[in-house]
Amino acid sequence: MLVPDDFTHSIADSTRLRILVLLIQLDELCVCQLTDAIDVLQPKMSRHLSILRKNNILLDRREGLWIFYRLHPELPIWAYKTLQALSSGCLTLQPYRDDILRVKKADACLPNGYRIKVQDDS
Amino acid sequence: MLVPDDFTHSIADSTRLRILVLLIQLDELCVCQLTDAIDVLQPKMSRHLSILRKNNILLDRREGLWIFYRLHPELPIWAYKTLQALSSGCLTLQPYRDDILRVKKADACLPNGYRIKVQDDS
DNA sequence: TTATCATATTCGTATAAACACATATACTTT
DNA sequence: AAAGTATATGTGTTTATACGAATATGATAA
Repeated sequence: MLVPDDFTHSIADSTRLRILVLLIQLDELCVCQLTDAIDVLQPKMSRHLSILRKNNILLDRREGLWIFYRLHPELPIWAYKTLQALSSGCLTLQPYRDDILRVKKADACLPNGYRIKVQDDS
Repeated sequence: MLVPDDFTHSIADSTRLRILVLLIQLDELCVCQLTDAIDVLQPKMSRHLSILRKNNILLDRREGLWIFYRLHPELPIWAYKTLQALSSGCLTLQPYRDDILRVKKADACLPNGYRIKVQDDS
C-alpha cells in the first residue's frame, strides 16, 4: 500500500516527476518513448521506473519486447489528485512542456499500431 | 518564485510533511507548538522551517519572542491544491493524526490569547 | 546591564540517493 | 541455434541530505 512518505519521496526527483507528468498527460508510454522524450541514458530511466513501480505508483505491461508504463489503476485518490495538481503546475514550464511535444513528435521504437495519434499542427 | 522541483523536494521529508499537514489544518502555529507536537529537537525543527521558508512555502511572523508560521499567502494555486490533496491522504494516518491532537491539547509556550480554542471532547 | 527565553545557524559526521558504466535478462527474428 | 533489440540490474563512486551538539541571535524582563 502506498503511504505518503513513499509517495513524496517518489516524486522528489526531477526525472521521476517528468515521467509522471508525461504519463498523466498521455496515459501510457513505453520505456523508449520516455527515454527519448526526457533524454536520459536507458539504465537511468529504467532505475527511476523501477522505483515508481515498486512504490505502486506505476504499473507496467509487457508487449513483446516493449514494456508500457501507466499510472497504477489502484492509485489512491489522494495520490492521483496530488499528481494532477502538481502536473497542472508543471505543464506550462520547461522541461515538462517540451517533454510532451517530444513524445508526440518522436518516432520511437514502438510496435506497429502504438504510435500516438496527434493532429499535426505544424 | 516557487518551482515544482523545489516544491517536491520541500515536501519529501517526513518532518516537513508533518509541519505542512499541521499548518493546513490549523492555519498558524508557533515554532514551539510545532516542536512539541512533532516531538523533535528544536534545532531540527528550525532547520526544516528554514527550508520551507526559503522556498516560499511558509511565511513567518514575529510576535515578541515567538515566531508564527503559516502557509505562504502567495503560494501558487497548484502548490496549494497539491498540499490539500496530500494532506487528505495523511489525516487518517499516523503520525499526522496524533500530531494534530497533540497541538490541540498542548499547553505550549504561547503568549496570552494565542492558545488554540478547541472544544474539549474528553 | 545581565539574565532569560524562543528561535536560528554553524560544524562535523553519517546516511541515503543518484549517477555512469558494464553486464544481465527477456523476448523476437533469422 | 545465434544475433539483435528493449529493458533491467549490479557495482563503485560521487553528491546531496539529515542529523546532534554546540553556539549564536534577537527580543523581553529584571
